Amino acid sequence: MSTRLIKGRKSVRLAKIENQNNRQVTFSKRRNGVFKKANELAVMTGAEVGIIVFPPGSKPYSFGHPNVDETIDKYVGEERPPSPSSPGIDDKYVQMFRKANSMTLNTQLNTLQDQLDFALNLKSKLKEKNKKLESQQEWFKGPIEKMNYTEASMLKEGLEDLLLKVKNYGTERGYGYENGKWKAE
Amino acid sequence: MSTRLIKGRKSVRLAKIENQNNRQVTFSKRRNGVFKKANELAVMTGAEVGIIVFPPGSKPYSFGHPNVDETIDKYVGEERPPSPSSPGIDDKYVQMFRKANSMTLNTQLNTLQDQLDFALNLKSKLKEKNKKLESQQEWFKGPIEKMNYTEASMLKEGLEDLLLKVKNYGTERGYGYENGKWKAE
DNA sequence: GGACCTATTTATAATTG
DNA sequence: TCAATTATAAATAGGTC
Repeated sequence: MSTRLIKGRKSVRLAKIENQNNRQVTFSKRRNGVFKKANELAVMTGAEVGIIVFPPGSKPYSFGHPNVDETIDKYVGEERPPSPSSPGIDDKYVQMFRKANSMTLNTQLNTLQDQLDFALNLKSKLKEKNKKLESQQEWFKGPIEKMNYTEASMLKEGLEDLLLKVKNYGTERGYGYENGKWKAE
Repeated sequence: MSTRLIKGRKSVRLAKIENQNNRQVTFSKRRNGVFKKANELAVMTGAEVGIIVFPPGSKPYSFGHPNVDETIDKYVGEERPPSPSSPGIDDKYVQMFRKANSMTLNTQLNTLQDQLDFALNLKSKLKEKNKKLESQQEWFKGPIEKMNYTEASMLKEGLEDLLLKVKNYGTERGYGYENGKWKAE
């Protein structure tokens, strides 16, 4: 702490980071940065935001706002084809996928399929979690009470960070609550 | 210019912006900010990123990296069920949607459906555009040549901004090239 | 491997043209 | 309604522990 060395950030050129370790660190930092920005965008403007990030050769991370039902109805249009819609929807997507599969941009579509796949799985998991607990308040009250050292920094920014973590709760390799602390990966 | 008034930014509280105009302005700025950050994340770390943003009561904006086929294969796993996969895929998604439709978190799922719907449409449109032109180089060479005042600021950041715009090309209400200039909405 | 620390670079809220 | 400006708040690269 006596010998003050160069810290501070350097300007960054938009190019792939070669050093594997730096790349990994940057990925974590910036992924969180993007999610935080997205959260702010959603909260401040009332927009709905979904993000999926696939790190090379690994399970995806995701972010979504809202994860809480309430705010959705405003713009989703609560007037939906009441109940006969179910079969129609199936056909619609079957056809779209069929058409998609016949196209030349296969890799791109494979990717899309992976993303849809993941998104659907995410929602499934979320639903399971929600079903297990009586209410949403209950749902993340548990983890909050167990928080130790994180508590301080959590309150520092308000619920901002917490919400970010809660929203990543369903993610495969995302945030999780383990051994008394929140872990990012 | 004589009376210097307070410009600079103020600190921001994480809350919905009440003033409609400010909210709209902030939405545009921050949406671009999030997309730019996402683009940097993707380029610098080699990750694949997809974002969908639904402004209240309007068509979605999206961002995706890569939109160009090449870089995908690395992590999508080029080993896919060669061709008999088509029907299997259909069934898979049909079942997932069927199951999804029977759950209680209906609004949330409706939203998801909207997002998937949009994502699929996006890809379809992209494919159409690509088919019309011989190559991708050709594809965005046109718009580039027509650029007027934007040219300068575009080159200022390198191709960064351009790529951002190109990636939003398929978006419903996203960027578009009209009357000699790029418009954001 | 993660939390924390700083020097800087970036993003952006407010305001002007 | 937008692009440009500017003052500041935030994000973050590189380092430490």
